[in-house]
Amino acid sequence: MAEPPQLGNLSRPGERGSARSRLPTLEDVARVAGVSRATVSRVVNGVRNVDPDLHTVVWAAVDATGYVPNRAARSLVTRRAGTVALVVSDSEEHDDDPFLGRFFADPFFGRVVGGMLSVLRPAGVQLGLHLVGSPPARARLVGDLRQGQADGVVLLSLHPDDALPGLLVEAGIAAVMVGRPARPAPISYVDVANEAGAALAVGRLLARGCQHIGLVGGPEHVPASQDRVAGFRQAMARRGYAWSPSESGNFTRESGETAMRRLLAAHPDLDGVFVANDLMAQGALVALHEAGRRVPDDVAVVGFDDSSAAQAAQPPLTTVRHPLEVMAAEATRLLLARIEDPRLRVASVIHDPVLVVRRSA
Amino acid sequence: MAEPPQLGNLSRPGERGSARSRLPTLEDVARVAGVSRATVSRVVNGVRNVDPDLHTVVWAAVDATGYVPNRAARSLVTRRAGTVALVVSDSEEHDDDPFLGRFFADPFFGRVVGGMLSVLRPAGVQLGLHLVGSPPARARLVGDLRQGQADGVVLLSLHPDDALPGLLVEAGIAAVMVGRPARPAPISYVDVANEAGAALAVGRLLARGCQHIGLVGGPEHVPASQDRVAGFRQAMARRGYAWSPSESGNFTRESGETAMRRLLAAHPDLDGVFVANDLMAQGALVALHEAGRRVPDDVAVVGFDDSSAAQAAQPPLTTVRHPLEVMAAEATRLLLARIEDPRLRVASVIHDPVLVVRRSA
DNA sequence: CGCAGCTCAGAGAGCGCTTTCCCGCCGGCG
DNA sequence: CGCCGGCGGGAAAGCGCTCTCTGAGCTGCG
Repeated sequence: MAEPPQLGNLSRPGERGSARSRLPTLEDVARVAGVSRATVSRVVNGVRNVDPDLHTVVWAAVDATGYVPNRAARSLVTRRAGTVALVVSDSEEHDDDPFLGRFFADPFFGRVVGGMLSVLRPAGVQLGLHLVGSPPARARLVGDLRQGQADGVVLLSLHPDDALPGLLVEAGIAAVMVGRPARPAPISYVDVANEAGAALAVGRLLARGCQHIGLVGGPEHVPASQDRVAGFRQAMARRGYAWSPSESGNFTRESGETAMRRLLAAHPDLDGVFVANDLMAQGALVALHEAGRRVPDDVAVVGFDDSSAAQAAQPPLTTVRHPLEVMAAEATRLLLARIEDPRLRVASVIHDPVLVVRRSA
Repeated sequence: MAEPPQLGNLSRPGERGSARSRLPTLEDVARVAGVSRATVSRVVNGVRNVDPDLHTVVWAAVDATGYVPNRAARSLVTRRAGTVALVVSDSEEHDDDPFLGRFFADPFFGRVVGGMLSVLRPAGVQLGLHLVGSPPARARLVGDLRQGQADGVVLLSLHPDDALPGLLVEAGIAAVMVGRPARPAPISYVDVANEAGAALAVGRLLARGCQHIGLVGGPEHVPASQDRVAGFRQAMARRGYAWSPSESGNFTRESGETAMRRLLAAHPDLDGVFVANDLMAQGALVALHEAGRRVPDDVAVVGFDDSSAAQAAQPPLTTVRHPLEVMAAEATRLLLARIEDPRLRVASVIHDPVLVVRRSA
């Protein structure tokens, strides 16, 4: 403390970023403010009572020096990264780009990111992005996370039988899934009430006066698909329809087209169809057009997801929208809470979908 | 070194993640291997010659302990974060979610992420995501970056007159833009040859035999839009068409619909149109359908971007595809190189677009 | 045989921060 | 008036790592 404050020597906030000039540290701020490092730390972190006058002096010194805490140093001692990760997990090998392109090009991904950021930014937490495919990549990820890469994970698991949820739980890493886990696991998640969404669709078709309603389901082992199919059947049953014709696809446009064609061949009197996602519904539209059926006059179609495909379809699709941004935000909130208090119990939050009425039904 | 290796005391790799149990450190590995911390560090980082035997022993100890380097500690001393940031910058205030949803829902974003990851993952570098709107957010970002949040930035600037490129350069932060800066700045970037793309579109329309070709341009001050419009006019001029009817939109579907309607009203004899992006082209399709024009028989339409909207459109759009994933990957490579050697000169890489022929032209 | 010159491992000094421990001061109470 | 408790600030011990410096042991040449 022998040295006097030497403000003049320090580089001013924004200017002269000669890049490698040493950035101001706590020490510098302390010297300028004429206090100890510890005090500056306490003021900056707003911890414990500090003399109001000192408080002012310290903040002034922070401004004067343009001080920004060094994240690495802080993390090292607090054992907090100040970061959460969005992990996209698929069981397929996609170390080659094709997949990358395919999935990330789906707006689905962006909506999740948007929802997460809306919670993360106000909290001052960073968002890291990870993509894992092969099992070794999964193991590496868990290692990186345990070691403090991120404080927690929002997990987007695209494939049933994904081992990652289990691995994360086992490793004691805070994690929340978007979409329920395919295999039951003690992990928090947010999801959309898929059954309710299917019921909404059924309600719409029935309200239009449809008598012969068919179903195009999705892949058998995908939870979202299972729930939508189950919801459809239940809703139909409740309205007195014990059985409905159905076909299944794998959530792609082509598979939807094929399924619809088969459905139509077997049941020419169809006048309404619920398709488990928009992409397949778009394919269905093509098949219906080919078959000379007018939509919605001859056959009404309801999709699911309200993806961009729904708006783009001709005619635009009546579909079920999940509030993905809201769900991602909720997942992030759950995650932050769990990071704060790891003893919090595993929770699930189910959001209600809404029916978006366009022209196809 | 008095103590013998005590492997038994250390937790095994995957199991028993009682979370708060101290993770193995360099020290632990050193003890197990019977060498010094320094040696382990050298082996792990593959630096300098180390006795091959020791090498083996050390790696064995690493496996045995399940050691993973602590990133924070490493960053603290190396002054490297091992992270690059994808920064999405818009001049509008979007601290409210609507924008978030709108932009991130665009597949554009995901394709960039995919391209970046394809380079980043092999390099062992993390990807952080940042979104900045207001000027204070921009300043905060620069502070965070200078302080070492990330080693460099891939910048997606959505708005002309964005101050961020300048700020980054000034602060001496390694940065590469995807898409050329609206205002000239000493910053590296990758871009697509928009003019060439427009020429491709013109070529296609002319080859189909179109005689009366119109243009739906984008926002005036957006570089990509300027280049596409300029490219269109040049290509037309080169083919002898001194002037073409045109209208402008703002890159949204609705604006495309409106622009097309105006164009059609003023020039009913139109038989071809180049629309500066797919979203607007989709709108144009609606307007054409309304006006009773068949596409492509009466009017041929070419879009730009090859977004998911192009595939989804009815009929599917013939469009100009920029290799966005490739561009993002290239930007990332440029960035990593620049981080490695900051004296590298500012570079630009222009990629050629390709025409994707579908049904609309 | 001696010494310069090399290679390679270990000791130890930090990187910038948080946090515990301690100490000095003040007010209140016996 | 003396003692105790509480409050606010400083000193210093690390967090886990990298990297320089030191020194031991070897080779090769004079």
